[in-house]
Amino acid sequence: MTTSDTATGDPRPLRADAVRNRAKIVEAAKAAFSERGLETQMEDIARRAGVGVGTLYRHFPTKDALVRALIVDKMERMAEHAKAAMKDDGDPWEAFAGVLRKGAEQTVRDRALAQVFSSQPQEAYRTALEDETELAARMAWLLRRAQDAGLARPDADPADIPIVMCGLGAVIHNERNWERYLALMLDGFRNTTVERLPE
Amino acid sequence: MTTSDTATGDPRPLRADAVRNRAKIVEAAKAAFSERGLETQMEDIARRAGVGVGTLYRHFPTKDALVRALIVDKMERMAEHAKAAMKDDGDPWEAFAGVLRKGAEQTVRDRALAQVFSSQPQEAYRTALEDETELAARMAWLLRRAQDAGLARPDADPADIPIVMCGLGAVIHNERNWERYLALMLDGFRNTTVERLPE
DNA sequence: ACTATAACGGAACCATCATTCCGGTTGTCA
DNA sequence: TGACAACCGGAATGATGGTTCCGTTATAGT
Repeated sequence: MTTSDTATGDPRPLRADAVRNRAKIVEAAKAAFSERGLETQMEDIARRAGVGVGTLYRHFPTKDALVRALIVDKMERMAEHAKAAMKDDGDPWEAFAGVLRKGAEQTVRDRALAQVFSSQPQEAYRTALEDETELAARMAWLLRRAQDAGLARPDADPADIPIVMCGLGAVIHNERNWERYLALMLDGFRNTTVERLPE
Repeated sequence: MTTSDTATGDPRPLRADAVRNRAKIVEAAKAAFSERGLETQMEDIARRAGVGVGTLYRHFPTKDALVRALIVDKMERMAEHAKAAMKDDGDPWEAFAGVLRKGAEQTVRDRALAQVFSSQPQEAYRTALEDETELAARMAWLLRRAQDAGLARPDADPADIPIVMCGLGAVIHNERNWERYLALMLDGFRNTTVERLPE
């Protein structure tokens, strides 16, 4: 969450109380959205932050802008996990799978994130998000490394990853079974070129 | 879609025009919901059916009731596929996977169904739906048979199936990649007890 | 044909939210 | 310490969409 969410160059520095309030708002929004999801109302957030809606709106021109800011934040954290995994010299498969698991864990704790992953709005976010963070590129790299090591199925495609996350988002808010989902999905990603049966 | 959606015993038979209108409504609702999803407005449906909203509401007391009726319908169709698959003596794995694929195909063509599968409301529907149709029981049977034949992973659980469908619902309305999703997921379901690597 | 009644249509109603407005505060700078 | 812009709060506004109401119309039975 960098300073210029509003994307103003920064003609004048923010006034002290404004800074304070902005922090409270972001804090409250994070909590509210992750607990109650995207349907959280602006007024709830304002109340929770101890400010008026007006104030909320001065800091974020629109609900969508607020959501977006928070989501980008989360995505950046994931992107960092991915970066770390790239430096990890251990099992390439585990490096790849580990990032997905981390992402999943983060998603369970944040209903809004889950919703964004799984529903329409995503469309809107995707380009913006994946362009900003290098998440997609890094995941692709991790996947390829696992493939080169013969651990991931050769025909797996970086484009499959958003699919997995999308499904994950849906699964999460209905069941506690996301671990199950991930397990199945990851097995699907593994290298299974070893023939098993006459078919 | 049986006669008594409104669940009245049936004190008096429905009047001729009422029957006609009900049919038009169901028809319109099916089309509208599958094209535009759950956010379709009641008035759209009414217009499409060539009746007034009032009429719509006399037949279905609530939007939710209407949706539910249509969804149950779809579920019943799936349950029939499952039943057919049970009688099929071919490859047990294909029988199981085939039903999932059929379900997926049906879901791609119906946005509302996809939404129900993937979002919160499902909670509300699930019990009602799966109790009415025997879908769940049948899928469980198909899965077990595939397991007994050594074709599905031994630790797969009937409870995993709703998870798959849930993820599917989410994936579908964002990508054309549902086939990819299913492929990965199904591979996850396969028997992979053959060790591949020293681990 | 005629009436009692079931069914219609669609305007009006109401609840829910995001967003806007503006009179009142507060921080900052001289 | 005073003045002025930057900020604040929260009531009011507007849009959306499900649901209800009621005067009108079609159907079934005589």
